[in-house]
Amino acid sequence: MGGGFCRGKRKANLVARDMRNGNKQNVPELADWGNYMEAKRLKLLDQFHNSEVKRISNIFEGISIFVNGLTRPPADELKNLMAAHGGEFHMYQSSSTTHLIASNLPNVKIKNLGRVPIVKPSWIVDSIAMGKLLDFKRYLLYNNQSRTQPRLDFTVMQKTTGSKVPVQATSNGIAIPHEQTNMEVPSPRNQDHTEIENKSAIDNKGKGISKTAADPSFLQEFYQNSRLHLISTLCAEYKDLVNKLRETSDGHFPGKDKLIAKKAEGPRAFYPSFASVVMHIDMDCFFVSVALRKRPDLRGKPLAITHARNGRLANENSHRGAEFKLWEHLEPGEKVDIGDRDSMSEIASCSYEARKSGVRNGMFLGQAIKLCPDLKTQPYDFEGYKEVSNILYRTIASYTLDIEAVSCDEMYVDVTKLLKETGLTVEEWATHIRNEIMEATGCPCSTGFGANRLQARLATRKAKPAGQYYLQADDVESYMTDIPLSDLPGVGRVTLSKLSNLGLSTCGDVQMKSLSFIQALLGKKAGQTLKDQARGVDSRPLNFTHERKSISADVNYGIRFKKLEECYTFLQSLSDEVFNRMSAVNMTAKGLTLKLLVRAPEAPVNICWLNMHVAHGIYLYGEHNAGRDGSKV
DNA sequence: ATCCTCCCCTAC
DNA sequence: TAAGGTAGGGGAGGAT
Ligand SMILES: Nc1ccn([C@H]2C[C@H](O)[C@@H](COP(=O)(O)OP(=O)(O)OP(=O)(O)O)O2)c(=O)n1
Ligand SMILES: [Mg+2]
Ligand SMILES: [Mg+2]
Repeated sequence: MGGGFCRGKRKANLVARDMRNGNKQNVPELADWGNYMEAKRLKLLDQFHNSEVKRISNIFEGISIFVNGLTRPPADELKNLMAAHGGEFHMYQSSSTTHLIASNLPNVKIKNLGRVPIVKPSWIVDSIAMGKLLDFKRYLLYNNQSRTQPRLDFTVMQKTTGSKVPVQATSNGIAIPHEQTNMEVPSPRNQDHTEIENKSAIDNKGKGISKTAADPSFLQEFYQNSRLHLISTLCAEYKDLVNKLRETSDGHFPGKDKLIAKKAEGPRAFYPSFASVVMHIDMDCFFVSVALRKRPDLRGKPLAITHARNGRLANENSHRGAEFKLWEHLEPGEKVDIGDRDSMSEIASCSYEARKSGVRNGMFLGQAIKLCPDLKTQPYDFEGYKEVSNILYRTIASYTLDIEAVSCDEMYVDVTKLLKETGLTVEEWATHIRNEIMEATGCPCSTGFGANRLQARLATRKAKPAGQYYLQADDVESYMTDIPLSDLPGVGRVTLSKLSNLGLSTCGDVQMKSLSFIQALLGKKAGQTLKDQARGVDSRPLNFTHERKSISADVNYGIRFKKLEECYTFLQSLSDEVFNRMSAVNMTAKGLTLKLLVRAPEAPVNICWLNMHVAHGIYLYGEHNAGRDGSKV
């Protein structure tokens, strides 16, 4: 990485990775990222850069600063300045801290800070310039009420020489506060395609070539077809919806009120005051169920939702098909295993009939058809998913807002109060709500109940499809022993293989092992969690409100740059995208990471991967696991 | 002791 | 025609 200002700092990264061995290497053409920022350094500071610190004065005697996050000048420089002028410097808060130095602090953090004054870094610089300690009160970052939260400023640069990355992230709101910045307002997300874009789409179609990321409309088109993008987006939306409904609630729940009225006479269930009941609710094979509303003739058949039409072979116009075709032309010695020419179209959701043959969500179509030759497919219906999700959430919200949104087809609900107030038994409530959702959406769902979220979730698994189950406290112990470890949330492919290598396959097996044994295998936290889970214990509360910590955009599909210019064009769209999402939720940020993966030398097609990630708060890193689990990157 | 960076892993 | 996104928990190992 070039550029001193970025160096070693949490600022911006551009990394290329050899996918085969995981080595990191710099990308020379792109490493000039930091030069722009470097040019902005104060001349005053240059003398300390890369040199031994000499004591110049004692004006900061007794002052101990804690630098939080990104500052201008950066922490490096402040450290040198403090040392040169008799002060103490820390990168984190300690008991000796007298001043907190920050250019930009997220609200979350401010709340957590004690009485230490938050001071702009210019206090240090100006004091040195004046040769005496100035009154820090004139440099407070926030003057009590009016906080002007500085922003990460995405300034879109003109593409000129091609020697600069066309996007900068700067955090410069303090020295020159700018409520209204000169940020370019990006065009709306669903804008009409321009003539040029349309033309290029037609050209691509005409040539039978799939669009690549070099195409300016690639990103929007990709998003319109990516089900993973859709469910990620919806997930964030529903978490937000719950937040908003809770904020604006008048405490009035029509669904609940109707239930109370209906139950006015008749026996009421008794609930001990201490017992809380958690409900987990999840749509059955969600995408499939939405499709079946319009295709009742396919009910009862093995069915999968996927982009590909029926067929085992990857279409040669698809990326996978093209990859295979290219591979065929290699010399025998050059060939690496890229698998059969099966369709690598992913199955988003499959019916329970298909599951009987071993088909699973997330499986490639080619593999699934081998397991289940009768498998039918149906296309996606993004609007349908939104409609059903919306009804699901609105329906539950008419009973209670003690909801933790998990995804577009799933949530946890604390129904303790609801059951008490309505006098319904768990069974009565479950039947009622499942019927209501079925009637309103035409789609079946299942519900599970327990004393905590884990128990509720395991109960849903048992209930599926189209069922309900209450895992009662007395039954938990015996219920858990036979539960496969793979059923536990948080136990995925890697964890499962670690466990099964040691002959552990059920919760009962884990119960017999010591805590330290499991922790040595999985790590401290994961080990403790698993030991608890194996007994049905889960102390994590439901989180009804949610604060997003980061925003990121990744594309790991169809990236085949031939020229650096194409890479810049795509970076431009990615940064526009991240910026749009940030402005949409009015989020400010402290930093930015940018990542690039390049193809493994032996990979048959030049595909690379890009990620852009912006975080609000402390952590900011984008990550992807491409290149492992057999994918060809 | 606590934080940071760079990951790995998981869920939907 | 395919569309391998996204957010968060957490660990290893180094810095402070
Ligand atoms: N690898 C995956 C997993 C899920 N989904 C989408 C399609 C699913 O229909 C939806 C909900 O995921 P679930 O895990 O709830 O799975 P289903 O609803 O399909 O089935 P189940 O009845 O097991 O809940 O998310 C996906 O696109 N890709
Ligand atoms: Mg589901
Ligand atoms: Mg689900």
